[in-house]
Amino acid sequence: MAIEPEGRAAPTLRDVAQVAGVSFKTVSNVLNDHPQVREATRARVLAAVEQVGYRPNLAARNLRLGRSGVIGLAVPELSQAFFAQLADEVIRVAAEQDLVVLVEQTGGLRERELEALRNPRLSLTDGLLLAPLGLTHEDVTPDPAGRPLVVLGEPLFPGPVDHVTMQHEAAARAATEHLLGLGRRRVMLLGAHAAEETGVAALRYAGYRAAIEAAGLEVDDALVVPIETWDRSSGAEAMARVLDAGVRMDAVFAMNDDLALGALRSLQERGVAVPADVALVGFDDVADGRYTFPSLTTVEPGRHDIAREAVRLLRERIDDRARGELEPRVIAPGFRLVVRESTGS
Amino acid sequence: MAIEPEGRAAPTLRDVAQVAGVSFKTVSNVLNDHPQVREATRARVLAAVEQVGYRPNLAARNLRLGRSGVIGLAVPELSQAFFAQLADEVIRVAAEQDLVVLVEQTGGLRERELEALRNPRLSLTDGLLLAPLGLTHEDVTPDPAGRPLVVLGEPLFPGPVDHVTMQHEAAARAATEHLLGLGRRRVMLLGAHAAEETGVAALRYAGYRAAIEAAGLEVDDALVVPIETWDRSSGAEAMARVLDAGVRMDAVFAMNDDLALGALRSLQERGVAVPADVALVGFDDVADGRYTFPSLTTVEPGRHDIAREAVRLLRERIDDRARGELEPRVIAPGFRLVVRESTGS
DNA sequence: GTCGTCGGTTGCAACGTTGTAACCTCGCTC
DNA sequence: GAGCGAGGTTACAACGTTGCAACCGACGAC
Repeated sequence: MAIEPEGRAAPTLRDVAQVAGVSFKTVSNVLNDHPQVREATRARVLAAVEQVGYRPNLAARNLRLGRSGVIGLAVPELSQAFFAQLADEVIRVAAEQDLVVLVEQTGGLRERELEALRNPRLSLTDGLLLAPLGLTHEDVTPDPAGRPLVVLGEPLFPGPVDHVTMQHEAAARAATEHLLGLGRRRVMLLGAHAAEETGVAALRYAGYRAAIEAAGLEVDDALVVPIETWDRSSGAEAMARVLDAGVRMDAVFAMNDDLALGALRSLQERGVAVPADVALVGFDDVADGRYTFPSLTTVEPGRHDIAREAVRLLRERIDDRARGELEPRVIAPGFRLVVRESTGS
Repeated sequence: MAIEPEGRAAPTLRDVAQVAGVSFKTVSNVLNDHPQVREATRARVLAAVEQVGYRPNLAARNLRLGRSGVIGLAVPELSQAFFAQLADEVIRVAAEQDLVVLVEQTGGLRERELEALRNPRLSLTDGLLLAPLGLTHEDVTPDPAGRPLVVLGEPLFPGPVDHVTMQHEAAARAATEHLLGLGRRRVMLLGAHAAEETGVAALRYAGYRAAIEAAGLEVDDALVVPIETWDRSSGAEAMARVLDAGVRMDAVFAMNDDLALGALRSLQERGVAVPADVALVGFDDVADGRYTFPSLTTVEPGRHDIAREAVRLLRERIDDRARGELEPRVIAPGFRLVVRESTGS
């Protein structure tokens, strides 16, 4: 391999052309696999490319083609396992299609999410995958620059925007039914959002309620525990509070795995046996739940399909760009209940 | 705000200029805060910018300036909590400096790590942060394109490459001494790499050994457990095997938190009390260890400083680019032993 | 033998931006 | 009142690439 001499400017098509004794356009033709190139020329050019260590200048190519092969991914933060695993999948799928991913963190803050939509720093991306937490229906502002956008989450935006979401209600119902199927009757719900009507928490609550009522029971409000942020400390703290207040339950459905794992800790800390005394189910199938003791029963929300579909939709929008003929689409991949030790077995 | 009419091409400097009634260069001058612009002109131009909804074309700017404001980050995979948290920090620090991060996954595979160094898809980045697992001293191939490179990990490359690493030996020694300080005498080491002489495993082993010997004890080879991949399943499996084989110990130092958490599960599964019977220490301070029960004592390797220093060094190399005057640097931020319940609080 | 065709190659223009240097128009100085 | 300098604006070139159209030579067809 050619070792680049220090401080020398990167070689361009012209440098290659000079070495190969052809015009720089011919070099371009070779590299772009144009059909009309003689085999001998092609070989000579490729040798020259090798010799001078040429690598195409992507900035120039982007400028010319109006495309960068880069997509943006804006998530709350990678230190939340769910989003880290999602980003992992997205990057993997994108790489298969020769796309590369620029990751931005919004902290789940409305302001930063709006900024991700507008941010000129991202304008070198061909499109954006946005996983919003803070945005609401009132923020009906798709990218003003008209950049292709796919939202990972509940339908928010009108206009030419796709959404890839989860079967929140059905999955929550399945999780709750699993607990009821074990004979549990006092199923606590961890992570409700009181004021919310259309968000993720509301949908999962609806699934929970549907399961309870289908079993001929009633929702006991004492068992519906509101928690604003779905992280471990909140889960642990809420569970501890509820236990110390003497609320009785024989099962817990946590709105996500972080809440569940936090709750698990507080249960164990107080000597409550899981699953014997209290069965526990989470949501997201985060890797951490697989090697706790007991391991965590949870909902696998179709993360791989979510990533795959999201990239596919975005790519279609990018390809369609100028024409703008695609209808907005909403996709909710299938989920799977993963039964582990925290619900017996 | 201006709403972009569908399908219209993005406005350029020329469009703004036409509206403002000046030359397009004057618009450029205004946007780049050139001193010589009359206040009235500036206002007129800014109004026009607003009116047509102009946003600079970064591809063109990059081509002109030879810089993109994008840095690459290549890690094994984001689904490993340590790298997710590292990426989180890197993106945060970079954002403060108006840099944006393109994340690539190598799977820890030598081949893919080499590819990350060469990959033309990354050539629109100004530089690369690489966290290699598979590369060895034999792969002494810094970026042939001469792109600035900072390695996150043990010094590997010669030439103009910086390294940001950890105080593996000192931290491992501190962790082991902490266990010895609790009166434990049979401290198991989980995760040794037998054949290795210069890697992370070897350095941590050296720290372990130093602590043991400084306490007047001898390293018992039966307590040094080799594990190739440092993940939870391997940790759980190895711990189970050792326990079932009847090896006795009163403490475990795991080479990283994943191993520790896997081991914790196997200990609990077999009714071994932690920390009463066996005290446990990990390495990395991954978030998952904070809400297990018992919570995990671990080494916080200075992750924030690692991210900050890495970005700083890379930025310096980028700024220095053409001149190439910077000596290679190696930085190992300070660590911190975080004592939690798994070593008795 | 001339023309048309096709394979192979080339030149030109353009993508949108910024740096350099030139330009013009003042107002000031002598 | 002519010359000069500074403030403000403009023209031009260049960054490295690709699409388009033109070009050139050779070969086959009539």
